[in-house]
Amino acid sequence: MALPKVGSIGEYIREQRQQAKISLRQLAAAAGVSNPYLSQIERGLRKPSAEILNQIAKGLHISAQALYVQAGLIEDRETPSDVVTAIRADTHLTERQRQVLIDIYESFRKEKRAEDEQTSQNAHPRSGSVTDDEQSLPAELRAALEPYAASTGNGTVNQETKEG
Amino acid sequence: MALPKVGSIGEYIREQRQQAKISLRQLAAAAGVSNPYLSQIERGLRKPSAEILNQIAKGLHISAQALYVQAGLIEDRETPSDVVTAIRADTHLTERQRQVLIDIYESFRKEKRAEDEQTSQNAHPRSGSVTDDEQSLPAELRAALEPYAASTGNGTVNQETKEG
DNA sequence: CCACTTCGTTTGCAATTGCAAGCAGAGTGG
DNA sequence: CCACTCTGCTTGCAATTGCAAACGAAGTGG
Repeated sequence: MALPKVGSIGEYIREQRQQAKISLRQLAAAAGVSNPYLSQIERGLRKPSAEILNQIAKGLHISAQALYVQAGLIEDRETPSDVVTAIRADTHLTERQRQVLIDIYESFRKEKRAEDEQTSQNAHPRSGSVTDDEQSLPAELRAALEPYAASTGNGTVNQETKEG
Repeated sequence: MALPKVGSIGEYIREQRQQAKISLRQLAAAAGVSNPYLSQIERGLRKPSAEILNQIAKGLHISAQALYVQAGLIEDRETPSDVVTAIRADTHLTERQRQVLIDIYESFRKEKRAEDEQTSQNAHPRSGSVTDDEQSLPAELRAALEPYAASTGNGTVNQETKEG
């Protein structure tokens, strides 16, 4: 009754926060809201007001619009949610640059899908291996780059080692 | 603290309503909110939640974004570009991927600008030393990569680390 | 083992939202 | 003059937001 479908936005916030690898309290502090309230928001127990939403967006360094859309407070059509379309429509880019951007973008989406399956590795600070924290970025980019650097044509961007 | 400066949005709503030549009650009905509450909102005595704001926007047949901007709930930034907005709004990317994409994009824009001496209304206070004569794609991408591949200390990336 | 820290969560409670009902003023017209 | 209708505004009140404080769990270190 009191929570129709606020869950989606809570999940989204939590997802974004965990991807940013910051704790609930950290985000709460960055957003200027209380920790317990953020906890309740993330679990869909509370429906944050627009102000809170905006602050959380800032704390997450994401677009407030993204949050509003997730919360169903903005019609999707109002936001250019299509990255590829936006890139294609950008007149400041050369055609080549457009292609590169689109390719990298699509490569990212592919990796994101693959990465979503292994979201369980919660590491604690300064306790051991850093592994894929800082290495994944260049890897992702290099992978996306290859087809252009070598002009190979088609390259699958997967080199991860998951499950065994 | 008891009287927030929501006056601007109230004024804006009232303006829009009068421009549409409808009464307060009519708009209240169309928006699905109570008349007295709308009255208080218009006079800045109440701070409506995002939901109410959205409903009012619908009742006024105006963009919800316009209202959010008026309410200060969306940073009406310089509208960096549709591409950046789209990337920021993309819920399928991780934050890091977003940053990388935006970085690459801005790197492209930078190079394009250097190549194209067509500065119109831009004031980007950043010193780019990546002016390559060659326009080879790998070069461009490497430029965008450098902050990540080398070290994550110094990079002219868009960092909004303002503390309030 | 106990102090110390960090994590997310639960528990009251003040402050606020948002509404139903009612108030005051300005037209209309019988 | 009174009834009716429109305008916007004020008054209680239930429900909700949002926070301070405290709680259990899990890790670190003396």
